[in-house]
Amino acid sequence: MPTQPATALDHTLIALADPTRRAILRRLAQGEARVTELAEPFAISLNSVSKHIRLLERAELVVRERRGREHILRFRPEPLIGARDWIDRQQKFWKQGLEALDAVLAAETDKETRNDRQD
Amino acid sequence: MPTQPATALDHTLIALADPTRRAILRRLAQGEARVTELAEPFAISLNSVSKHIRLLERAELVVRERRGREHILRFRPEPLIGARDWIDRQQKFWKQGLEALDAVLAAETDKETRNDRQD
DNA sequence: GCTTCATTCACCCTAAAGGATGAATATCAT
DNA sequence: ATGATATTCATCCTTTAGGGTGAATGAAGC
Repeated sequence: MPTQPATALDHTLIALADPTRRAILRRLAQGEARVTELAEPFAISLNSVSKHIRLLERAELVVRERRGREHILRFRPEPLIGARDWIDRQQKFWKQGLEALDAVLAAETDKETRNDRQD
Repeated sequence: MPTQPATALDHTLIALADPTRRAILRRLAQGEARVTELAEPFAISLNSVSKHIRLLERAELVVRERRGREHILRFRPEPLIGARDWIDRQQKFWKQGLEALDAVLAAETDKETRNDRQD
């Protein structure tokens, strides 16, 4: 049992956390492709690629259009925004944390300075 | 057997792909903390948190300093840069792909236009 | 010394990822 | 109708993630 249900951000980051899937996305960023075309560069089975695509679909990084017997995959960039935003916020929080720490250290120094004056 | 050995980027994205670990990082962005402090907000066992921290260390998103019997964890933002860069590059590639597609469509339209003129 | 506290180690369990293969399905071509 | 092509479905296997518990380690405190 998962403690919390998986969110869209979870699905996005899970999807990005595999090199095969990232390679598939890079390929799709340059234009739509069929499953077989996507599988071609990899040493793994077509079936494994099919599963990778399913995870990319779950993350909505890829959409599928059935055109007769072939499935056309297209890249969708939207989920990347959420991932990028999380990273940016994290970095921002960290810088704020540093500033807060600096403020504390400055206050300490100031107090010491004042103490020095009182001595 | 993994087809390819895991890279730093793999480790980073794997580490980010869990909500508990992201919460730990958010906490650490505001300042260092001990394992027990990090575990406190979560309903899971101290042991599970300890394992999450190990994955964060593997990704070098966190460093540990043993201070007597307690372990002080600190956030390290560097690996986030690699993750952000991947996302940015992906988005850039996609926009370039769109421009290339536009160019093709423009050429098509141009050809049709010229054909129209010839008609 | 002994006890308490902080953390990990050694297991165990379950679910999911990542891979494989072989059969099924659906479409296209003849 | 037959055969080839594109893709998934149904299994199976192995590894890892994510959770748990209880024991072991190591440092503090008394």
